[in-house]
Amino acid sequence: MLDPKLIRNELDRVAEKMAIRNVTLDTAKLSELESIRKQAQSKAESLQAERNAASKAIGQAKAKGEDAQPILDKVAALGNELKAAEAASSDVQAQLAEILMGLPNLVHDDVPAGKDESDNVEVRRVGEPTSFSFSPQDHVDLGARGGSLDFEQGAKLAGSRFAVMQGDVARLHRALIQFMLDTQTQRNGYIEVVVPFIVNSDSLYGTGQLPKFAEDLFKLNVEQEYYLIPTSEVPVTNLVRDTLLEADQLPLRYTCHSACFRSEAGSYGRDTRGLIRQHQFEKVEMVQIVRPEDSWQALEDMTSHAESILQALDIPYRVVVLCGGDIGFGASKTYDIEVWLPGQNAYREISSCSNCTDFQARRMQARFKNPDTGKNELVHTLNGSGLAVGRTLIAVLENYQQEDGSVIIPEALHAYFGNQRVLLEND
RNA sequence: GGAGAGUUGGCUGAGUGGUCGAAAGCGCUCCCCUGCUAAGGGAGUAUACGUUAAUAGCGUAUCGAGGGUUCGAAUCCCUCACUCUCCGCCA
Repeated sequence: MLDPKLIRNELDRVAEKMAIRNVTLDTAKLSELESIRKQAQSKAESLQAERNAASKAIGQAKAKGEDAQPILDKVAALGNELKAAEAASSDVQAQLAEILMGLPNLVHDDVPAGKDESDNVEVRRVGEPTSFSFSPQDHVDLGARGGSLDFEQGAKLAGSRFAVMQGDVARLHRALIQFMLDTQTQRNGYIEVVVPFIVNSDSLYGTGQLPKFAEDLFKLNVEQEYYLIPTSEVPVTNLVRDTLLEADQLPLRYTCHSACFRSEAGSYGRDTRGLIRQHQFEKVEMVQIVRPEDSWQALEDMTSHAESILQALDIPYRVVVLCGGDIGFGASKTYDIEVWLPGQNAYREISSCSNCTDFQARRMQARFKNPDTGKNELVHTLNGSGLAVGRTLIAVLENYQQEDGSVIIPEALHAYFGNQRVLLEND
């Protein structure tokens, strides 16, 4: 959520920033609502003040044994007017809150304008696309060996966009999770957490998935309002919801392995082949809670932490900064890391690292005591994938494949495979 | 799932219709005193929102959440959430 004061005082600047996201702000309607709000709230509050004063006077009169009836008569007349004023005030405030909750974060000055992912700007490229002396297969064909990666079984058990892994592929999947968690905790300074994969709606409002993106979520059909998490960003970031942190607790760096569940409504026909886009996938997430002045450096650091996984695995990738049309709702600036997939002959997203500034913190009321100002201030929150496990598995299979369809195990993963050095050796 | 007890400020905890945004203690901050030191004395110490140049005043709201009764609710009523104890079930 944006600072309501920003809407009041710098409406034009907010509108300019929204334009970079291709979001049109109805400034005329907003300023009209705002002036109604001001008037309605003042009126309701002054009537409340009047009632409170009268009530106090009644109490005092009764305590002294005086007749309180004249004041009672007077305050009775206030009743309906007060009720109406309160209703009007809360009505207009609800309208403003609804608009505000639907507005995305302000983008950073670095964010380029653009309409979709084709306008994202490449920042750097690490490694060269893997070259092969033969025609490389994609992960679906590679994984078909021995039913190691089985989409028919997934469809039988659940439906489309589900998969079953077994044998070497299942083990590679597990090894990648271990490797990522070990790297983030031992090398990059994150604390590992295990959190619920089901959350309530408060948590989803906190990180911004609700109210706007309900259709992307799996909602449980039970009495309580429960949702499957679309990413562990939701539970992990919400660890600091409604919390007042001490300055010396910051920065907090969490990493978390979880399953992620996405309905993928609106993605019909996209990435229907293979493991790229599934209803359920696993991810190792990074979340940082930092002081506001540190968040931009933290974004650079976190992006490099995600990159460190691909560097260790020695898989080529590039980093892009997302344009206004592609950046997520809560983010002020986002770097996507795109990994080279020989099977698609393209770079594909494997991580997304975002600085959400105070956008989520305001929704969550996540604050810290700033010793410099003596005030309680909103923290900044960041999140990034470190990395998406399924897509990393695709990248390993496709980049490390050999002509006979087997796959060499990257050196960084040897510790998780005993003496084994090759996957999918036997047809 | 059954029965019972709870949810108050950074913490402990009092408060069952009216000067209660809330006693007391602890903690913390500042000041004072003191060569006997896990000492003493004093003052201060919730948050959000509105108004405002203001972190000055003033106002509003908040005692788990939401609703109700009342001129007035931490206190009474209803619904919900969560915590604890015992029983049952269970990975």
